[in-house]
Amino acid sequence: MEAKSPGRPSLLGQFSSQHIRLTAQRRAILRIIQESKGHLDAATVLRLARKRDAKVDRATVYRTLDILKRLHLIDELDLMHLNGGGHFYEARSAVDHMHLACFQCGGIEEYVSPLFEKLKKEIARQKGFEISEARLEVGGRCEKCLRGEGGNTGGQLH
Amino acid sequence: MEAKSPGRPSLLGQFSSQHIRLTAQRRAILRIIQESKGHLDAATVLRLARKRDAKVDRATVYRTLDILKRLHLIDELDLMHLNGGGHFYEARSAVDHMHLACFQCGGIEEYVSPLFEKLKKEIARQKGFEISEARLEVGGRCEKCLRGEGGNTGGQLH
DNA sequence: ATTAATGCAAAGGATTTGCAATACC
DNA sequence: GGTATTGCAAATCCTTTGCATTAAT
Repeated sequence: MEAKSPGRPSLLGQFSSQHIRLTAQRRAILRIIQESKGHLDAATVLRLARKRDAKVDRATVYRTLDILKRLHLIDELDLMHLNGGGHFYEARSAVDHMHLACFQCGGIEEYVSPLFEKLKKEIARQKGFEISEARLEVGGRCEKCLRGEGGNTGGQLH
Repeated sequence: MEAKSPGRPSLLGQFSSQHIRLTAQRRAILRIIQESKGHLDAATVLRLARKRDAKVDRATVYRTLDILKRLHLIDELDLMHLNGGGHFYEARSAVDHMHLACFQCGGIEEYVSPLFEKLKKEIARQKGFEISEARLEVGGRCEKCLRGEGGNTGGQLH
């Protein structure tokens, strides 16, 4: 799933081309993030990376996530604090997408719209602000839950 | 500053009308949040509330913030993690505003646009999603910092 | 060989919790 | 008076850090 899209090279490629040492642990972590559909928290990255390479430490996961953040290769999300204060990570894609968090079933949906791009441009122009990241998160109830078909996998905080 | 706007009654009013017990501690906390310009973290709420009522505990602050969140009277922000994983709180206002966080000087600007409302409506319609909260946070560099006049009060993470 | 990255274990910060004492309605 | 709320202190969760060891280029 999305192995190597042009313009958005693989995370591993980015590391080597930027002269960042590629260790077995980093390789494992990068692949987990790259192959996942997104929304992984640090603990999950750790757990999955350990399946690949038994010797990965929590600290290494955080340190690697830090590098990825600095290089703008991943985004750090909060998903409307659906699961408390923890953070979630996902590889950056070519187009920014928004996240819709359902407070009833805990599901996360993604949404893309040209309006979002337009809004970002408006902000940049109106405020003279140079945008390097933009995050739009929405909370509420998803279509399924509104129809009464909502499973309950998560929150129910609202 | 913004004592009691119509349609957005005072936090204290909301509490009593909803039969939530009004203690001296809660009164202090609510007033701090109401009177502030926003973006307070829990520690700051605690510190300021103690100036009003010497006997406020950290736990009470968190418990009160929790009630306010549940009643949708405040929003919980992350401000692009400018100061780590902590959260910030502000009273809900009549119109949703976005937050622009400057990674260089640490400043926070607010922005309002009809496009934001339009985008929310589009999401709701397209996805059949019932939106109860929406948060748009932007990170980058503010106009002052771009012009080289940027003080440095904060981050510099990017 | 040189320099950076790792694991470990301990520290740190933010938030939550159990429970007896206290204050509200 | 009955019940909800508080303070306190300990617990929990997430993340970071120091340092000796190990691995990458």
